[in-house]
Amino acid sequence: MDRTDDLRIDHAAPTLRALAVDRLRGAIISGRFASGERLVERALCDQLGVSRSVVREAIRYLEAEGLVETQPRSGPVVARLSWEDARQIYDIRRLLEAAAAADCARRADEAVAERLGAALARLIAAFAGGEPAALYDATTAFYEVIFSAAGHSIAWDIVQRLNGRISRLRALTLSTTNRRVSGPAHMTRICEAILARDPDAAAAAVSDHLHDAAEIARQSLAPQSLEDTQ
Amino acid sequence: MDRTDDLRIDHAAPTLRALAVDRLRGAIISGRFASGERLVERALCDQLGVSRSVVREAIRYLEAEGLVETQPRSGPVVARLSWEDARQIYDIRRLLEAAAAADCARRADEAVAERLGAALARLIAAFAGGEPAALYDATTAFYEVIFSAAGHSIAWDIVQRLNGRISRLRALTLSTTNRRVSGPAHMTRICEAILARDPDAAAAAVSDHLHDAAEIARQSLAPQSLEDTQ
DNA sequence: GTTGGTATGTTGGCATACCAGAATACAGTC
DNA sequence: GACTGTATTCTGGTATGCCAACATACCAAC
Repeated sequence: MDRTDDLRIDHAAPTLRALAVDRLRGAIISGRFASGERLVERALCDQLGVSRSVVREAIRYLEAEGLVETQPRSGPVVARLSWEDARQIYDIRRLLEAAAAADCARRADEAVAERLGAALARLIAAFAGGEPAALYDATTAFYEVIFSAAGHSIAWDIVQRLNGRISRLRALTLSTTNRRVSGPAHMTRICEAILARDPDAAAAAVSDHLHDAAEIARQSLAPQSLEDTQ
Repeated sequence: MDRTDDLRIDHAAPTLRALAVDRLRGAIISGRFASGERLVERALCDQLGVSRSVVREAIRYLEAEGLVETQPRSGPVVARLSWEDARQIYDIRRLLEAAAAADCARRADEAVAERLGAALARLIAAFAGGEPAALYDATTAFYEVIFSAAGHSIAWDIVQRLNGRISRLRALTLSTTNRRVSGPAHMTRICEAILARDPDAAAAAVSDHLHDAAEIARQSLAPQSLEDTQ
């Protein structure tokens, strides 16, 4: 029994549906579809080159993810984001990420330290480079190391989903010069606390970081109310 | 403009899809479909009396909710729950519910106090009654008051979704005699802390409560490993 | 010119049809 | 009787078709 496991071929066979979900999610998160924009099914069929069944199922999935909302009569729309929602999301992230950092600090071993160091290096390089997409990815990768090392896989799923919903805000805050200065400092502080195996310090560092991020988001969102509630 | 708002008819028109999602979710949460059981689409069509399109879209939605997982070759099955997953879920609930209770305590006014008291009364009655479904609902209603008063609507969504995933465990723990004794005491303590406007005490009370619940769940799940990972 | 009515187009909700892969049953062969 | 190859069935993936509701445009009548 064990011997066969080695040569099992796991025939991944990505379905069109899965591909469509990824594409659509990417398009929404990257801002290619504006907030509140209607997602006309037949148009998406043309753009994706698949049938309506596939598009509709993908939309249902993204709807449950909170990236798409279906209005009673007029069909699916890219979800809008109120500042109130964003505030709540930052609060939740703060709880989950602080807890993950603390557990990561508790459980960190040499391998984790190495991975975390590498992620931090990439992150700092991305901050210096100034490429938004790279910075976004590097930040994600950094946190993924933390959640993974902490063993918080479900919390990571939740955080990723929440991040999708505030992706436009994240892109905004990540590109803020204010953030470009404080970002690496924050991240370095988080990393150091974890490597020092200090759970409380790690949690505090993460919490402070997110507090700042939320504040930047608020300043850029609240004034002109970019995305109002309706 | 304002005058017309009064007589706007909001034509809810529940779609078959929405109904199907609710039905399926209920069937899974209530345990009518066993964990790991295959969800054969055509069979569901017969049972629900709708077409495959509707069933499939409903399944996609529940898949994103984490209640259903689609295996690469053989289609959708009711999601399995490992103790590791359950443990993480209890941890997350602890964070979110403690935070909600704390904010609820900060913001509690007379109206909240009244609603909370009513919910607690129902809950205690349900504990006494011993009807599992009623107890489940009353517990949900109690927490809904807390999250609603705290203004944590998104966290509430997340908690509800997580609760769906551990619904079988919740049913188990709620019906445990051990819980029947300590449950009302815990809930009363939570309620009192909130009414006393003591955020820290409220958070601690919720945290303790969930710690116990998780422990009961562990004891009932870990020994025989009811739902293994694969 | 405004108003009421009709025709047309757009679009989502739902149902059905077709196909291919996998599993199972079955039959033939040694 | 065990094994192998084939036929059948099951089932999910995908595409397409139909319909009703809503929106828009156009038209006629006053």
